[in-house]
Amino acid sequence: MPKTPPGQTRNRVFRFVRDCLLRGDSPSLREVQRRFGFRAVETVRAHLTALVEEGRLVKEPGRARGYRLPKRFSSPAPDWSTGRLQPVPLLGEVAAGGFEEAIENPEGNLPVEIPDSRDLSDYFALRVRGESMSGAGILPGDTVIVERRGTPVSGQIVVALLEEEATVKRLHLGKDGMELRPENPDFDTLRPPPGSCRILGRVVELRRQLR
Amino acid sequence: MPKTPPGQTRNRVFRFVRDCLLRGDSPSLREVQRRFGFRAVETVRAHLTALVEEGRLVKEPGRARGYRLPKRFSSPAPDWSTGRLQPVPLLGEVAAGGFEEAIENPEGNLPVEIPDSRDLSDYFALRVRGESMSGAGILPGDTVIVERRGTPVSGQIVVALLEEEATVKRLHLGKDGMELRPENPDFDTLRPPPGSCRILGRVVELRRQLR
DNA sequence: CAGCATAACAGACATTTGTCTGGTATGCCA
DNA sequence: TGGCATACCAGACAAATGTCTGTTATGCTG
Repeated sequence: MPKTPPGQTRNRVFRFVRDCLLRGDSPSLREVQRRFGFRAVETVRAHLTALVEEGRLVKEPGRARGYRLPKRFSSPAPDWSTGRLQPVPLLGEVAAGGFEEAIENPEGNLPVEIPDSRDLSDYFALRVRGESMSGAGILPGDTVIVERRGTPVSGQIVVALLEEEATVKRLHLGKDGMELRPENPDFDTLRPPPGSCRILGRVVELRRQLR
Repeated sequence: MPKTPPGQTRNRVFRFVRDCLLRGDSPSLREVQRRFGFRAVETVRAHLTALVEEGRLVKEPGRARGYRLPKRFSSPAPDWSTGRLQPVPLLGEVAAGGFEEAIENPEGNLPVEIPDSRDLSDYFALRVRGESMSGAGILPGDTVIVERRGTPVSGQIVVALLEEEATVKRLHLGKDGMELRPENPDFDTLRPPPGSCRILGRVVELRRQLR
């Protein structure tokens, strides 16, 4: 019965459970027990209930493997809208060939957090081609996550479908109609005639891999 | 005993379980049962074992709440390195105040895919402050995901700790020592004297919210 | 010292959860 | 018509997991 200084084992238990939970894998009492070589399950339970009382853990009662991290742990950031993590289909570059078909055959899925109020089918992702938005920090090869819903608002960065080709531009709605403005002086503003252009959605997130 | 067309219920069950798992919360058979109003647990088990056989789910045997998503699910795209989805701690901006303490008290966590060969503790995230890297498409407010491991390589974008302050710059190693080059003509290259600067890691991913 | 809190053990017990075996109904197809 | 597969139900059972009650030891403190 080796007795350790107060709080020391408790901390080690906490770190272990926390790491499990961050891996998305709630441990059972007996798993923790084995890990630390305790000879009684109750020892673990005492530690965990203590950790819950201290507010360092949260428990869903009446449920196997019910220990969780308190909310502040899993909420990504203050301004990040808390939502569900959902697999958003990545459609590739969607050049000529059809947008609708691409929806059916995505290249893969991206784990993206979307608000609770929205539906997964409102989102898709595209890879950016071309330099036309580099002034806005959107570079070729980046992936943009697009939300379909809502009326297009002037000033937003949108994905527009022009002659079976998807492009990322900043939308401007004026009295002369719609303008799609690049953010790069080497490119020209597009003024598509009414009916020839469809706004697929607005860009809500950008991701870039630098590996 | 309402019989549904083949595969239809199966798909609905799959989507439900998948969404649970993406939320990091493996459901029990009886939870799925209640959700769909089945009157037998076995019905659920039949569906789930079928889904495992189809390769759409994976199961850890001899374990409560042991259903998981197969790896490929979280691999977004061909060139995206296949890896686990892990909650990487977001440390905020890490200005003066200490880097080590920030590790212990993250602002939140970001779901990020990291290679199987790496450890979660090798990664952290930071919010970018300042315009010094805007030429590389890294803007203020962006979040960079940083990998600690490995020797710094010339030409990579890194996070450096200079006088208790973290900065993102492009690293250049020459015969005159280390240079930290901004990617914006308005800023000057830094040449920190040896010992006064620590490279925390290299930027492997960038995320930006535009909501 | 007595009193008290903490750390740990021991084992019984209850609940949750997964597994099994067998049955009913429906549609498809040779 | 008779298999045969699929969808589903029913209930028993076993394994995993959480809960409880009681005990021993250690250190601190008045």
